[in-house]
Amino acid sequence: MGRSPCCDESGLKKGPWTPEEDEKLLQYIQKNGHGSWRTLPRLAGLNRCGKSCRLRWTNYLRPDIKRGKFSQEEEQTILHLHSILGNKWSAIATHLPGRTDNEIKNFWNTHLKKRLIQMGFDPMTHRPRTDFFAALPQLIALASLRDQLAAAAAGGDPSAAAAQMQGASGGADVAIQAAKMQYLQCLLQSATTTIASACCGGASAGAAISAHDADAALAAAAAAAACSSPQGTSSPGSSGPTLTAVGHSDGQMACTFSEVAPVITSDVEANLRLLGADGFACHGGSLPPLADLSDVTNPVDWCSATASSSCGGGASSPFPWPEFFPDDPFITDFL
DNA sequence: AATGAAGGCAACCGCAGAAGG
DNA sequence: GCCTTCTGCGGTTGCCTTCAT
Repeated sequence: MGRSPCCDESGLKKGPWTPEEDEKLLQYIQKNGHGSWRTLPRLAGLNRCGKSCRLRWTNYLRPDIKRGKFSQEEEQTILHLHSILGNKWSAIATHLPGRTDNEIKNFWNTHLKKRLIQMGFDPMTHRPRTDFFAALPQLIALASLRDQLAAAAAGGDPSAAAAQMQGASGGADVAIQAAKMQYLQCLLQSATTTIASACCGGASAGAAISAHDADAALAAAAAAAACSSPQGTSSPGSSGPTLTAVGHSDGQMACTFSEVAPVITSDVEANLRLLGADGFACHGGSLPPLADLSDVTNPVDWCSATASSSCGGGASSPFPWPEFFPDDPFITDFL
């Protein structure tokens, strides 16, 4: 493969660009266009390689570059596109006007990737991590929740104690209990099935662990419910991340999240279709419905409602970690 | 105020594929 | 069809800034 010597050439400047160099490059391209990048530096009077010039232009000097913080919408778009396209930064960048692939890549590596990991998702697959060490946070959260419920049960009315745990009014205790049960069920099922079929447990456990308290566990339960809820909007006062289902080419689902209501514009959706992403083909060419939290007070069977996609419903084994919790009445009670 | 750690970002490196001779 | 050149892309590095102690 013939690779141009480019930057290997001696005597060419490397490192940060000076304002003078920027000005020369800008002036030249505005006047002549970039043409051949290889010859550009010489013609523009720059002691740089063409590659360096191209990079500087595309990532910094281009007039249509949008700078500054990524908006929630952009963030959500990146998450969605990454869940479909993977590390195809240039492809993702084409759907974010004014953003460069480099900028998106940096934003992913410094922000979004970390957040996904924190929430218990594999940043590459956008699905819950189910290997043992990755599942440790889930196990710890589970144990913590078990202890709290056991303590509450020992002290009297479990539902009242549960309500106390998260500071909810008495009217919410049924929903809280249901959310817990649903959370546990999703958690366990997600670990049972293959990575491809899981959705809600990882994110929920990650959220719980990050906060180290019962409130977070409840938030996690709500998040789990949100992940698999068939419809609705965010529950009043819920401050946790909103999880969003994303179709995959294998017909399975993964979750993305946002701090606010998920925003996928019709433009983005249309562009996704243009991409011919397999994940959308399997959903009849449209985005799957966005998840929400609306019905926490009406605990339907969230997992089974989306059994084929979000929680790996229909899992052959009802119990994912028999070696860890043999005969634990707390676990069996929930299954 | 000083110092070390962590985060953020611009830039570089090397590979792969397209284009042209 | 093969070889060379060029461009584009993704991964990685290193510097600068901000934050915590």
